[in-house]
Amino acid sequence: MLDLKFIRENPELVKQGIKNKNEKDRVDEILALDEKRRDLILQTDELKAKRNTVSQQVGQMKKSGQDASQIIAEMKNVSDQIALLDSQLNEVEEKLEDILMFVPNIPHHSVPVGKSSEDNVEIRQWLPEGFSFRKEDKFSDHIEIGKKLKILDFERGAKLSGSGFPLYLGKGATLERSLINFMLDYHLEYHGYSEIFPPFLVNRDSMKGTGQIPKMEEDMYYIEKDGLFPIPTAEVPITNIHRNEILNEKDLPVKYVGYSSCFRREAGSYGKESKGFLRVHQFNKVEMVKFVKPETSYDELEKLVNDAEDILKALQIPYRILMLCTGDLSFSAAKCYDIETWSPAENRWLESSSCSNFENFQARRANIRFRNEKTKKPEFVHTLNGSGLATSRLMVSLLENYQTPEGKVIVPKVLQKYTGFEIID
RNA sequence: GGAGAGAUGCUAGAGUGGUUGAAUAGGCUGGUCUCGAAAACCAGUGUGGCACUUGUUGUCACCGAGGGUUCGAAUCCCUCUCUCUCCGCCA
Repeated sequence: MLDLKFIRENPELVKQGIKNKNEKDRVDEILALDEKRRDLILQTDELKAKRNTVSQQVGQMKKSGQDASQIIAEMKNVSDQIALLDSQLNEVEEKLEDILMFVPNIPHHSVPVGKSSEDNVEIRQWLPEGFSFRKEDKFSDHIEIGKKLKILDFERGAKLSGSGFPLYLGKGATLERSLINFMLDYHLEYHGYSEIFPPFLVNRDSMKGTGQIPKMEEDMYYIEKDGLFPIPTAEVPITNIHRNEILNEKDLPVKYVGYSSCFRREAGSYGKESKGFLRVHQFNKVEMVKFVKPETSYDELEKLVNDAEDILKALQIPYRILMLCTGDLSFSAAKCYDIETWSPAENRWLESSSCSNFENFQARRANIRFRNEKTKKPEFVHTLNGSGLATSRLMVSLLENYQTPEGKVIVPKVLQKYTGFEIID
């Protein structure tokens, strides 16, 4: 959520930011409601002040045995007025809140202005030693590989739950589990994160806190009976750990890493991207979340990307880093890098990670602050998160890049101590 | 699922419907004392909104959340959430 005061003081900046995100701008509406709100506050505060002093008088009069019925009758009038104005104020504030919850974060000035993913900017590529884009070679795609080696079964997954619910078998299941454990261990050992194992179902307040709701509610699974949402990413529970809390400045940055299954309805996005692992309703992801001081958040973003990259370097999987343009940024993000891994069979890059700085957008929604040691005052933290990484797309790149001409798959060296085998055949 | 108890500041814990934004103790911060420390003593110690003469300013709101009663609510009433205890069920 954006600061109302900031919108009031920088309406043009906010309008431009929203426009660059291809979102509808309701700033004028907000400003009008804000003005009305402040006017009502002025009126009610004055009346309440009057009520407070007079009510005290009544107490004293009664104590000394005087008759206060005259004043009480007058005050009843005042109270009725207060009630009326208060209900108007509530209405205005609710309306304002409703609109504000739909206002996106505005992009950082370093983000290139653009309309869609076409305008994203490639920052760098990393390729393993000896790697080449061998377009002429015949590569099996991950679906063929999975079927042939009996490690992935999308048909039976669909039987169990519907399309988009992958079923892993045998060494495929072991590989998936190993990948998750490897990534967690790596971030714990080399990057200084603390491990979290979060709940996979969260309440509405948590979903609001990180910004999935209300705007993206249609894309979320929802268990009506209990009012709970299966999480679309571990970002939601992990960021909300500190909802309504004030952290110590000396504890920052707080860095968490956690695994979760991720559940996404992907409403309305069926199409050519939907085969196999490319778009699924349930997948596994290791997520990094940071709570940091405002002045450090952009440095922390770079480090976050590096942390995710280290995993791919260790796995020897080719990738590239994109800086998303304003039009491709998500609702809550101010700046975001995507990491895409190479799929030789698809002959293109696949998004495997997304690392974002939300500045204080989520912190304001979720009321996550720290106490500034100099000023002694609480301030909003900046929150960041990044996938480190999602296994589904990564598994596509892994299987395809590590396939042998005989149709087997070699297990990346760093994973072998986790899997207990070196080859899938 | 059934029965009961509770939710107050950083913590513990008090609070006859009327200077209670909140006693008291502990903690924390600063000071006195000390070569230094401890002890003792003194002082300070919430958040948010709004206004303007932007101030050691004024005012409003906040005692789990939301409603209600009242001139006046931490205190009375209703609903919800959470925590704890006992019983049942259970990985």
